[in-house]
Amino acid sequence: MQDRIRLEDVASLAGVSTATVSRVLTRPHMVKESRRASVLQAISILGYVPDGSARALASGRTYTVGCVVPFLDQAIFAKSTQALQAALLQHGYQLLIASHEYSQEREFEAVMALQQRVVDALVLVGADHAPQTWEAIAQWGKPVILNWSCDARLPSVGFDNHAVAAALAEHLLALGHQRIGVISGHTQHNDRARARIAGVRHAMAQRGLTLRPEYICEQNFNLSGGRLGLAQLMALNPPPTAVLCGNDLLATGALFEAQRMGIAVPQALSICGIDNNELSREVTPALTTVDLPTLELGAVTAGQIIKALEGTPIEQAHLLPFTLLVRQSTCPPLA
Amino acid sequence: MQDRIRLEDVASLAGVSTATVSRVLTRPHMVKESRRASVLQAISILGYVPDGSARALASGRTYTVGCVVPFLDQAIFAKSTQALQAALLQHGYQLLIASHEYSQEREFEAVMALQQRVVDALVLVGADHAPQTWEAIAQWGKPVILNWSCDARLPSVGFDNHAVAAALAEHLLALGHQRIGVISGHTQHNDRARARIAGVRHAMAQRGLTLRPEYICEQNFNLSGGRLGLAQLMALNPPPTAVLCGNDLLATGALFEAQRMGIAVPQALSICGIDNNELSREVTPALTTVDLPTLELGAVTAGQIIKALEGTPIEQAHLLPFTLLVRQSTCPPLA
DNA sequence: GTTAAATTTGTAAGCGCTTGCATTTATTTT
DNA sequence: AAAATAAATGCAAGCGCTTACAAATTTAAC
Repeated sequence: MQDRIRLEDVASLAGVSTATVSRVLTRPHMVKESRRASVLQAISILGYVPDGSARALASGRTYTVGCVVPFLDQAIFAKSTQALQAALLQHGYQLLIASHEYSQEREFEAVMALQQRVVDALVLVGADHAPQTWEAIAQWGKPVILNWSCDARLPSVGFDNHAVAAALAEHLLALGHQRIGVISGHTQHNDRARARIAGVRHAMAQRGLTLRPEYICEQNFNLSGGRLGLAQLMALNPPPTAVLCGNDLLATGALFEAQRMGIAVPQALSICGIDNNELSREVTPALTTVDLPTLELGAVTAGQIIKALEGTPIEQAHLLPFTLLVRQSTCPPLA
Repeated sequence: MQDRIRLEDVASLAGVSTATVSRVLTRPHMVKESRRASVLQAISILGYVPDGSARALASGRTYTVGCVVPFLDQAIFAKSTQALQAALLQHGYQLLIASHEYSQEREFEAVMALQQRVVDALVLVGADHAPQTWEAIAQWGKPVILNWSCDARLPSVGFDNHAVAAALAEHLLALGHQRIGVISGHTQHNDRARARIAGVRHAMAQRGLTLRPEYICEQNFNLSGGRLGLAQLMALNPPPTAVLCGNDLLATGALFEAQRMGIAVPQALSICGIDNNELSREVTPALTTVDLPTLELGAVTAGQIIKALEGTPIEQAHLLPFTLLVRQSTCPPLA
């Protein structure tokens, strides 16, 4: 390929200084209309594309935001991440994504890699991070925002996972269920999952009930996990009359397994999930779940980041609302 | 925060020149053991983190690969992207992801944004791109690899989508089906979807059958699209005896709708998909589908990129194998 | 013990852009 | 119309790192 076209080439073609061309690119209002036009023309004639690293080095800004999620291949993160990226794009920011597959060590590496690549800000999922990650963040000096959970240590945008699960449990309790089983994702390094279990426990305690350890089952976050979890819970004696799942994927897996086992849902067993993903709406019976405004999560997070980068103070914690959706998979227990 | 620690600070603490420190970081074998140790020690004492943009500007390398996918919130891309990123990470590369939601204009913008941010290479999905995108790629001078499809214009790693669909159609034809309906994703800007339809048409033509336009139904790539597609096809007179779907999500949606309509699958209607995602295995009846080694797609793509960046010549097209998985959702048509 | 060859190091010139400051040009004010 | 003010532009010094090339050191060869 021929030599890359630089700012200087544009400047000489347009008959101005490099400073002017640079201003046209970054602060167009500072340049007189007529000159701006000729610079723009020169840019388009030459097909000039600015060099990001040179810009970043000179300005200290990269217009790139880093995001570290546990798993990309999990609808729920894919969706909020997509929303985040779309919203950032509107403000001229790109999103740099890394996933760590629920390993704190990999998360630390990802955070370091992103910091090295000079992102302007960082978004992390949840509040569970390795000590060295917290340290790296603290020393960094650029905005870091937590997602999905809210935590006092950093500005966050998320849900009250405790309340979400409690609301769902309350729904089951109000229907008359006493023995509630929980299928959760792995709680290690996952404060959301822990908060949800705590929420269920709390709601039950309010009614003088106890969530026994054997009624809690940790599984992988997929359909198969839901199946295994259900099989395990139904083997208990007595089995639960309702199963509350950590998300809709687990709930759907549980539903499939119940159907395979010949258990009538909801008559013989109530099942509910959290997330309101498309699947929960489309299966039969449609699953009772909690709608979490995932798209809004991404959009609000993007907004907070932009604010922080502009120096506007941002609120410490932004809690997003949630809505209990009672559908056909829950009903009162058999007498 | 205090001033950022620079290479120079490390150099003076270690009592060497900046060049030596730089070499320790990039080509450690060029530095004598004893010095390397003291430099490393200085780095760790100061907590030095190199500045990515400065490195990129000076060296012309960013160790970042860009990837533009149609949609993140679609399990299939999430999975291959995750694999791509994991494989690249092992070689010290980060993945920068952008999605365009099936808009060629947004794709162009994403490509430009990534080129500006100086990625070392680019991965695009499919072979359908705007003319300006092709032009931007051609002028760019760095490796660009196509994913999912194979195309003569650029090195690619992908599947023979035509053959995949033809194999599936052949399976249905061998069972005795004559009226096959197709539920496809939107074919505009999606060469994979077009190739799959063409594959079905080809397989049918081999047997002297014709795929009539009204038996092809384009829908969004989700469960709801599958539902709508099935409803539309079953309203035809005569309705198809088998429905081939562009992916497993559509097929699952179609299955749900058939069940809602009281159509027995597979006795009264065969349904099959493509992808072999988890859902297709877990629904009842399990869906006949084609397994596409998605993880391998990501891993092989990563390998090709690394090779290209190292200057090793790479093959023009790398076709990945696929496997027909006959499960319970297909059987011979009713007499 | 020299001298030649190989290995390590240091020097310093950029990489392509942004931006504080000085200078020029346009606009207002008196 | 001159002076005062505001707006637009150019100059040039970096931003923090890499890497030719030259210089210094070590090792090998005779």
